[in-house]
Amino acid sequence: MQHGARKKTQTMADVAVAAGVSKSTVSRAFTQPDRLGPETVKRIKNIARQLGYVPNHTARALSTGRHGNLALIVSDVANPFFPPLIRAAQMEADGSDFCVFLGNSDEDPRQEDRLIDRFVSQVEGLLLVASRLTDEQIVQHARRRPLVLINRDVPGIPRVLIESATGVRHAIEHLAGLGHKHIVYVNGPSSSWANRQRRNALKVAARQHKLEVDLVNAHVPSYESGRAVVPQILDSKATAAVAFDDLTAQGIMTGMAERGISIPRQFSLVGCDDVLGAATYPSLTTVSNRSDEAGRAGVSLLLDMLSGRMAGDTRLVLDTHLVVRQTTAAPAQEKPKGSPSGQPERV
Amino acid sequence: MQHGARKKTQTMADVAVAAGVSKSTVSRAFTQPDRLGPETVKRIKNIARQLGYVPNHTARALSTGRHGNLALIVSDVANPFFPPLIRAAQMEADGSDFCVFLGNSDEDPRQEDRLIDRFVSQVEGLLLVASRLTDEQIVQHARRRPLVLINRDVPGIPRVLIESATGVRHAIEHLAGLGHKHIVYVNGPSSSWANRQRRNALKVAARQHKLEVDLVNAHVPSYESGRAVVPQILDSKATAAVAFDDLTAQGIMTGMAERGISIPRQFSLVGCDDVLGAATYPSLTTVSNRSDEAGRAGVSLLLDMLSGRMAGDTRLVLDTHLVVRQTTAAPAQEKPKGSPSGQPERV
DNA sequence: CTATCCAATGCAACCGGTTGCGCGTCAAGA
DNA sequence: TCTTGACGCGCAACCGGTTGCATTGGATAG
Repeated sequence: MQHGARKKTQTMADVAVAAGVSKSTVSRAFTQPDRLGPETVKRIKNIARQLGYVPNHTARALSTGRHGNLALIVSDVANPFFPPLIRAAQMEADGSDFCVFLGNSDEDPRQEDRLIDRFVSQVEGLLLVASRLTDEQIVQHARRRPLVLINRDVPGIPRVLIESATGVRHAIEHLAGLGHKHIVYVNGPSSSWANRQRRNALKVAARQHKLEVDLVNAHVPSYESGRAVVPQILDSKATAAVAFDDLTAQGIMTGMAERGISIPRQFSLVGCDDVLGAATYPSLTTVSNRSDEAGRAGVSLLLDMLSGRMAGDTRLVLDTHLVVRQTTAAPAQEKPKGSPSGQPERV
Repeated sequence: MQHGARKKTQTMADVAVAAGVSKSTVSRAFTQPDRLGPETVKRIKNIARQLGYVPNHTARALSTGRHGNLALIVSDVANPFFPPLIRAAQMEADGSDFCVFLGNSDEDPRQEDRLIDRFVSQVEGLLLVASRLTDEQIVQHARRRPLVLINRDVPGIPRVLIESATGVRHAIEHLAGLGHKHIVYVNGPSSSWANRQRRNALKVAARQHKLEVDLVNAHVPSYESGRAVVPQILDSKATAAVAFDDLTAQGIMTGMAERGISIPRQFSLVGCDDVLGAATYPSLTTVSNRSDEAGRAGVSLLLDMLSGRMAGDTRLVLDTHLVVRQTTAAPAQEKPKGSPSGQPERV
């Protein structure tokens, strides 16, 4: 009450009156300036600015069907894999004057479905990252709205895939080159497309290089579970490990350190996704991640679908590579356990 | 074309015709069922279901002004401080059936302003986190829409503040108790409310405990800048440091390790925000962060403003505390440099 | 000088709901 | 039996833009 609150937002009609023209003219001044007199456009825009007029997207959407919004649904915002992707997607969308809704499915397919229903009537397109829905559900939704997938491979649906297989293959070559003969792969979530891809690539490459491979399961990709699987890793007698992701790898580093095992001197480790930068010590050898590019590309693809039409089966693959840092080295001569010098015993 | 595409979405009018009633009745069947005959409601809802009718949010929003959307604007999605906040905010909103727009200002006030303008016509309320706008701009926007601030203290605008001052104070007490006499504070961004707050709290507490304080500047809060300021920290001859945030602290840890300085044996370090969990090695002593609660509380506040009205000057403060882990200890007897035993020299 | 045409605008319907107001009906109170 | 009022529902205006079509005036062609 105090400030003489004029809360009324300015409408097109207000601008029209102030400019002495009709609503349609104001509308066209913004959407089809070339169909109007140049000075008229200028005058209207000036007045609009003075009045603090901001076009109402809701109204526009109602009559055009174009909302200028995208929905971005991820499984866990707090997982460091996603923020760069979200950021890139958001900025890419913004560049084309699109707003983005963010949804967090929390790894729950039902929640994901709910969110989509909730969003679908206010967006022009959906972007699903690492979706947990079934192929059928995805196809259903894709029927209603343009939809693109990231890290999920459903034939017929436009998708962008981060091909970490390449990087994993390089990791194996790298380890083999250093002289390792026996490694372990630490699994991520079994429902994860990325995990299946990585594990398979690893197995194939290991076979080629004649490496023995053991599998260990850290169902949740996190620091804690990485730390928890260290005993299993050690039991395997392997000299190196590839972890599903950097978080897991980081946990493993801690677990090793707690047992007095020096990385990379006594054990080599490679992560995946490069979400930690070089922020561990020693800095982690890992497979590069291009989630930001994936986000950008996904939005770009979606935008393409919205303007022109696209062939239904776009499949964009982003390659990765190995980032060699400081957690990999030649295996120790002796097994860590039998080391004669004053190495700390395992706890 | 193939599937005999009947893409026309069902409208309220369609349902009305099918049910032999008027649009208004259909509308009321969904929004005010008690004002209608019970069997009428049931019949209409059945028919609506059969037809696959889904209410159009855009149209509803246009006439009611209620969109069921919130805007959340942060300065950098990729900064680990934000994801938990975003996640919590998103879920809190979702619990009340609100969707959230995510905006990334990228530390740029103009971008932030642009985003707000872009969002404002499709949301019922704004949530600004660590806003870089001027007080005047914020007040302006608050006039147009319900608005709440997080980590920004503008009188008259509802806000939730993470009071890291408390935790910082405890950190000083902790360090003093361990016997430290001389510490350094590593600054974050000068425009940051949080940084000013932390520095001031630290100075006051240090004075009380008769600690000498040096300041060092790491303008950007990041791993790299932390690593870069290590020489300055060492030059100060201090025996401990408090860093603006965990990222900076992590960088410092690496920098120290590279110089053969052992933490906490030769140098104590405390971070801020606890964004890394216990994921460093040794695990980082830090000031707790409650960004998730802040996000939740912010949305909750906003929702309150939307339903009831609220007194304009809500100021919700979230306390923090010190999380003591493994990077703090009593200072070394000798200065690290003069250590007689076989300590590695600085590089 | 008149017929023609194009550029610049206005008119009004429409997008899909919501809602104040009014009308008819049936039951309870007088 | 007549009045009264609550209840159930329809009418039509409105939210704030967009857009096909009509209109007008001036420039150009004939």
